[in-house]
Amino acid sequence: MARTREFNEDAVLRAAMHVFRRDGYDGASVRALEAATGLKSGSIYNSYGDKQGLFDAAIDHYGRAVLQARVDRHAPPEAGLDGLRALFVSVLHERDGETLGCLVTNTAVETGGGQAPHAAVPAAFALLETLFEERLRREAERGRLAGHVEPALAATRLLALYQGVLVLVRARQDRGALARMLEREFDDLKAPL
Amino acid sequence: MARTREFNEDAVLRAAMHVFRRDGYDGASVRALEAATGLKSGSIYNSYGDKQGLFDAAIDHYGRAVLQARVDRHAPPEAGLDGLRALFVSVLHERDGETLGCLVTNTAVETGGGQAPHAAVPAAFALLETLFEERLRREAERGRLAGHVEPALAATRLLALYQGVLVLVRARQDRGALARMLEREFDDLKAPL
DNA sequence: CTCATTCTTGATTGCTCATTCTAGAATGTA
DNA sequence: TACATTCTAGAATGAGCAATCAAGAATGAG
Repeated sequence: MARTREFNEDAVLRAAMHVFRRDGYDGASVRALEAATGLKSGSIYNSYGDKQGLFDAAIDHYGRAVLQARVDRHAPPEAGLDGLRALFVSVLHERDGETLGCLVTNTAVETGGGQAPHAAVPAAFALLETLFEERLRREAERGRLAGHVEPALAATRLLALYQGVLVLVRARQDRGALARMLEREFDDLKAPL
Repeated sequence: MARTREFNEDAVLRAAMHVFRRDGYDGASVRALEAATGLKSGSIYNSYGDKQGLFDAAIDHYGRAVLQARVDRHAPPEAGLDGLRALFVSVLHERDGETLGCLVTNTAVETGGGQAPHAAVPAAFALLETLFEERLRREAERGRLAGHVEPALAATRLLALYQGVLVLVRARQDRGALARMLEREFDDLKAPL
């Protein structure tokens, strides 16, 4: 019947996501999105409706292909506290010179002033907080968690700490100091041997 | 010789700061700044050179009139850990419905992608981290700090936690849970009685 | 009181933006 | 091959933006 869509959707979303992480929603011009994705504006509007539609698809892609993938890779259920630590440390490793931070964190801050936050933001926060709490409870059951740690409160604290690290990374704060801080943080969560 | 400037600079900067906190640098239009400050665009350009000049003045004002004032009020040197706790809790109390967050945090995230961060950002981070470390050392000398706490690492952790709380507040995360988390955090820093 | 100086005002300028639209190219089916 | 359909291309549109400018109002030193 008709001509088939030519572009690779994953590659397009990955490229768009990159631009939105770097420049923010407002700062990302459709021309920059064209250049990054290889699509012409006509195709972008044809495929995603408008710039917001492309952003929605990109932040959804971020949740699945970056955030969830990072969790699965570094912090699967059996990896315990070391897995959580690896998850935190992984956000310190961005490609050279890049300070993209996290699309969710950046979006929370950029669009937090007036309107309600983008739905992906509380969703991602809940995903992380639930993950932290579940892993902490699991460790507690196995006697690997320091006695004074209460999983629900510690999960909220880890969520805030995670967002804070992403702010500091975005502003080029010294990553070595952040890495040492995280090492200590997770040592303190562990039950003494 | 000549006519004197008529407007109250503090009031102008306070109003401009409010707009920049709410809408970000890009999101704040000169028209919105006119409406908030009561100045006409000609006066803004005459007084501050350009929008960036007004922003520079506003973030400087923020550092002195909001951040430093908040520190002096809640966490003077003799106030110890309870002072630091009060400082953290104070960022949870914004006027009704407002989710302005912190101009420094918001700026760090908004302008962190490509160019170097605004000079006020690392300056404010250093101010806070130094403050935290100094207060922790002071408490340690008085035997009021839990034994396992290392002031330099804990100061970095508190800086990240502070930024993270400001991200979560900006995205309307539940403030009660954040308050409980902070209570516990500072309890854990205290030496057991 | 005078007038040089500086401030205020608001229309204007030129630019960039998101979005639309038209024309044409590519595709798969029949 | 011919056609119906969908994609691509890029010029065009209109709105909103930061910044400029010219004209007039206010000021205070002399």
